[in-house]
Amino acid sequence: MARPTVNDIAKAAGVSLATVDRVLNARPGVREKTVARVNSAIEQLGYVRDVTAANLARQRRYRLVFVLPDMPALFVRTLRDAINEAIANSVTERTDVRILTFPNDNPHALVRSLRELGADDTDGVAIFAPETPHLRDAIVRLKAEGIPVVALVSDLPNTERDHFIGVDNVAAGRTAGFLMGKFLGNTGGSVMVLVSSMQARDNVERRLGFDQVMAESFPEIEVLPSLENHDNEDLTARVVTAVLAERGDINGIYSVGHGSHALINLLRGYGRRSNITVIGHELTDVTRDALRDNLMDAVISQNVGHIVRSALRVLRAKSDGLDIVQSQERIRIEIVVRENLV
Amino acid sequence: MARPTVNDIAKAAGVSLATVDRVLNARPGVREKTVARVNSAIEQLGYVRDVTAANLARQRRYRLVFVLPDMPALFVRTLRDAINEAIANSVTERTDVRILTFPNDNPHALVRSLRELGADDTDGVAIFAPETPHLRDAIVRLKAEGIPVVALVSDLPNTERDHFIGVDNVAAGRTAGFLMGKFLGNTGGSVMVLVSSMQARDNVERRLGFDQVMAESFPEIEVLPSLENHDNEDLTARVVTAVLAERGDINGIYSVGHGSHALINLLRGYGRRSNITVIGHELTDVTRDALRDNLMDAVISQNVGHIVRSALRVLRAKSDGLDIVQSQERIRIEIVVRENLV
DNA sequence: GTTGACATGAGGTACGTACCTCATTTAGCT
DNA sequence: AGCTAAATGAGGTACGTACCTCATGTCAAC
Repeated sequence: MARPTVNDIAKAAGVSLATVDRVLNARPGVREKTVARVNSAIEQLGYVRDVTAANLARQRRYRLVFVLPDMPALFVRTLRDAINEAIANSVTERTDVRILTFPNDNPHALVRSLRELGADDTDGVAIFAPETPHLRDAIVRLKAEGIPVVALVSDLPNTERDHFIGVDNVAAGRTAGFLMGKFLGNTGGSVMVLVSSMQARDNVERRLGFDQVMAESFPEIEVLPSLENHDNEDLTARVVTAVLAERGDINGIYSVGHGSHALINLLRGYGRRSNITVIGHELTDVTRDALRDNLMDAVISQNVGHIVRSALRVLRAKSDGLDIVQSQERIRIEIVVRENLV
Repeated sequence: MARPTVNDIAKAAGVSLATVDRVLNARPGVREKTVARVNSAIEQLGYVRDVTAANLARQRRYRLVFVLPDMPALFVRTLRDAINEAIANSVTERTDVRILTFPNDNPHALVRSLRELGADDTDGVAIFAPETPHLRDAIVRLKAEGIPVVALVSDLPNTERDHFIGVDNVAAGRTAGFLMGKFLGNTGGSVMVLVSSMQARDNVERRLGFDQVMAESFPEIEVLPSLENHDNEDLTARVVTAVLAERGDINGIYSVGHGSHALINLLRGYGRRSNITVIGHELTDVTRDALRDNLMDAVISQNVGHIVRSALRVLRAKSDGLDIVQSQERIRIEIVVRENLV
């Protein structure tokens, strides 16, 4: 019943504690045959290293780094807040967390920051950034140093990142499309689509999923081409006003980007337009208020708290070469409406 | 930067390690003045006990118990599966978890089980059961022995439970109502409501929230009186068929109970009825398939994995007299539709 | 000023693991 | 068989805490 210890392994394998230790920590000087004997004892007894005792002994601290863009979108601030909260609660967890910020749209600055990180310095990196060739190289370098890397929020599928922590953005877009179609019913009309930037992979994926569902299940609704607003208030006001004036049949707005504050400020100026269904992404102070005030009908979101905690767990596990509990690390696509706001 | 240790406290307070230890572990034999001095040193240095080292030293195991009803509803099985998964992953966490099952609708058996639990035996109890006077007494006894108790899924607000882990069921019902209203649009018609049992607090609360929203926001839709089905297939088939035949204007069904398998089996027999919007609670294998097959439009759910992990964290923390991270322990009301399934 | 009760200090062992040194054994080679 | 290099063993200290014993200090009441 009691957990077996290294001493039990030593006894079972008929070797000394020192040899077991050498095997466990991959130190040299053990014959392959002996390694096999120890490993089979480990397996037979179901030995699992007591990570807490090990960390105590080796004075282990996990030095983890979050890399975030310096974007105007409120979502990034929400993410940053979640990280800071995690830092505040991390005293007990032998974890030192740093946040590295890079100017948005400056991949060179990002890469320069990443160059500073070495194995002597950091035990894991979580990156929220667009995929560029430079970033790919930087990640190759980090991995070469043995530093675990996870992608945050927006995947970096063509890099050597160990793990992606975030939602499937195609599915998130599909979810938005499903709700848009259901909320509009079979009234026809058309839907305006606002994106932050067509450079951002997550924006593109969401738009893709949205279009899939609208075409499959709600063909009577016309979906307009994407309007890029770069999270800029003036631009948003101009574009949205113009399109609304031009087309009288718009009864839905889908805001694809990281933050919908520009759109919401505009809508708030109009007062409640109960005849237009508004669906966006990411729960922030702004979208929360918008739901509450009936300016938005639904927000598709990902829980930043989960994302951050998951990133910490995954990086620690990877750093120790341990497995992760898949089901615990899956970030869900959350649907938030007025009634299930926190 | 480095975390202060008991030795630092001893030095700072000008006492010996033994005295610090006596203070920290509330052992007798220290003058109040000295206790104060030690405590102020603890505060000044921001000392936080290294729980992992402490647990190692005292050979601590957390012996936790889940108490579940033996109900036909699939949700309970889903919850049990989540607990078993947590058990499988708990090897590393110095936690021994037991599951106690009591026959549903037999509060005496429940109380008898709880009587077996003592402080020598268990460090925390998580209970999913209806609130009865007997249960209240049993919880008083557990608390008197110093055993932390949390309520699971369905709250026990009039007991001395330390914490409730689950969703606000009124809000869950409101969420169901909101979606029902939005999905139906302004087409009028009426909604059938199926409950497992009007004895179950969570069922009653959900129904309450549902009615609130329907009355406030969708008055043109008629909501019919609750039909109790006790999760029984035959009964469900008879009642639902009868009501559908009797009233031709039903375009929505709200399934309030813990499991909707009886309803779904019936609907599956009908083939897809695209003209009726079906909303229910709890994501299980059955409701998952129903969403996928377009037999249901939305499921309001609570993540059983989160519930179980939260229960474990909270009980461990309470058992150590530690604070909990509120934001991490909040169980969200999840909305699941076809497109954001897992 | 002696006694006794209480407060405090000094120092030990233990938890399970990491990591070190030094002695000893073993295997592989000539 | 003798040699060498590699493999293994024995035993130590450390991490931060718990918990134990025994000695010594202090203070107040007599």
